Amino acid sequence: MALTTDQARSSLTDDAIVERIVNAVMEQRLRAGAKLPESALCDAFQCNRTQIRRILVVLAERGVVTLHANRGAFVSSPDATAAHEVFEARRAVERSIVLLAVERIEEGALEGLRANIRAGAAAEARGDRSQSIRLSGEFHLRLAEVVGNSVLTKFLGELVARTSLIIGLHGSHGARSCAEAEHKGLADALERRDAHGAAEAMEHHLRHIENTLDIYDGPEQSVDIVSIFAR
Amino acid sequence: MALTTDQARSSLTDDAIVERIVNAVMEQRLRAGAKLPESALCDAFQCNRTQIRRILVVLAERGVVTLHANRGAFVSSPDATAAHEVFEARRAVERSIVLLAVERIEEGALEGLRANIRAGAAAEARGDRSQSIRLSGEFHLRLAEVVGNSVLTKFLGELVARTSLIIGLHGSHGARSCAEAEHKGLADALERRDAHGAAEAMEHHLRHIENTLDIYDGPEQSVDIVSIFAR
DNA sequence: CTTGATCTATTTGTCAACGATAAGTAAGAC
DNA sequence: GTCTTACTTATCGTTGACAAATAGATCAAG
Repeated sequence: MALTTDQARSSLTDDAIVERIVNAVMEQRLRAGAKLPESALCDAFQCNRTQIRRILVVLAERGVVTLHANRGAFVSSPDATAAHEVFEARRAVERSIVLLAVERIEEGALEGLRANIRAGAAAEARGDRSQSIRLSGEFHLRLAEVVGNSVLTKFLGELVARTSLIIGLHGSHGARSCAEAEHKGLADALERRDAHGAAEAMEHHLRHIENTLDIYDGPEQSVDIVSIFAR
Repeated sequence: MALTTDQARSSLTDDAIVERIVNAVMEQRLRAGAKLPESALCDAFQCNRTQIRRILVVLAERGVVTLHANRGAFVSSPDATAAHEVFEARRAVERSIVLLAVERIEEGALEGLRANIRAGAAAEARGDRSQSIRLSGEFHLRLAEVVGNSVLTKFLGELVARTSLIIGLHGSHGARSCAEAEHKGLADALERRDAHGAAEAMEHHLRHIENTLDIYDGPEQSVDIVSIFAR
């Protein structure tokens, strides 16, 4: 299990560990359903259980992990309903972010977005899937930063992480290759300060991602026996 | 075997305690800046520090509480910038919620909203400030429930709590009396399934609230936690 | 071979004690 | 009178031990 990276990390803060775990989820090194034993996390981050347990509570609050009483923490495994809710919420939040970003974006940020697109295309070209995924998420988070609203940025951070999780669970590989083209269209609309165009581009981009997913409820979902035989 | 109050309290779940603290914040029984000592909370809810510390992490994650290392937990005291960010985020989220609700609302939910408005007007009429505040927040949460998206509902829950906090910190009392009229206009637009009208009504409502605020930074206060939660 | 029960071991959840930090208080110097 | 400094106290943060619960293994029976 790819929890460990190669640094000596004596005193990582809570935030730093949360970020690392979220990154691992977003890059799909940690997949939906993976168990996160406290002891393994303690080993991975060289810290004690108190800190890890606190971090797991934070991750659960963000919907990235799910806690089962007396069984421990697992990377969340959203069913079809939850997946659609996350995408719907993300469309809602990102639409607002784009509309605000159109008014506030400046040249430096725009160039940052374009650099991200180039890096994403390069990663895609050399088949570096995990980098490609990471950069794709980073594009949206950069855009959120443009708005300068920490609350919206926090919401989007949660949504991007959960979306990555869903893509990893239900995604087909082909869809990803379109991201850079659509990001480019978005950046162009932002440069023109075309609010309607940018909002539509975002909407289309997110619906496109969702539509390429094959969302079904996995085999290990617990079935409601009672409802099956209630008739 | 009759459960005593203490026994009943000792079995409160994390969520229940979180909800009670959030309610206390929303009803402004707990004001911005109030210190929340662990021992006082342990007394109030008859539980131990382990549980309370876990709950404080959740509340901090929701922005309702701020943790200062080695000093403890305080009800968040958002400055002007943070307050503006919360309102901006709330406008963004609520606009999306209204647009979805226009399409999905049904008669029962609409009647629930109208009942809330009546109850709010009654509370306002008899000068029951804390009920009035609670019902006003409940209106928006009911509306979110209509959409049936747990992610959006969670976001709005956080935003409503933080907004109440800000109103309690910076608010003038006069503004509140307009809420019922504006809620009624919103309900009417929803009934007509008038997407544009409902969105505009929500936007106006939220901007109206924000504009009546007079933002300044106040001092921390100490309060009697046990009496706030005694019931 | 499958089903069911029992036992063992691992992991989580809780608790109480200890150490660390910061706020509050009192004493002394200017 | 006030400012500084040292001390005291209260609260937070961490640790380690213990209790509780679950999952897995072993074994017996149909």
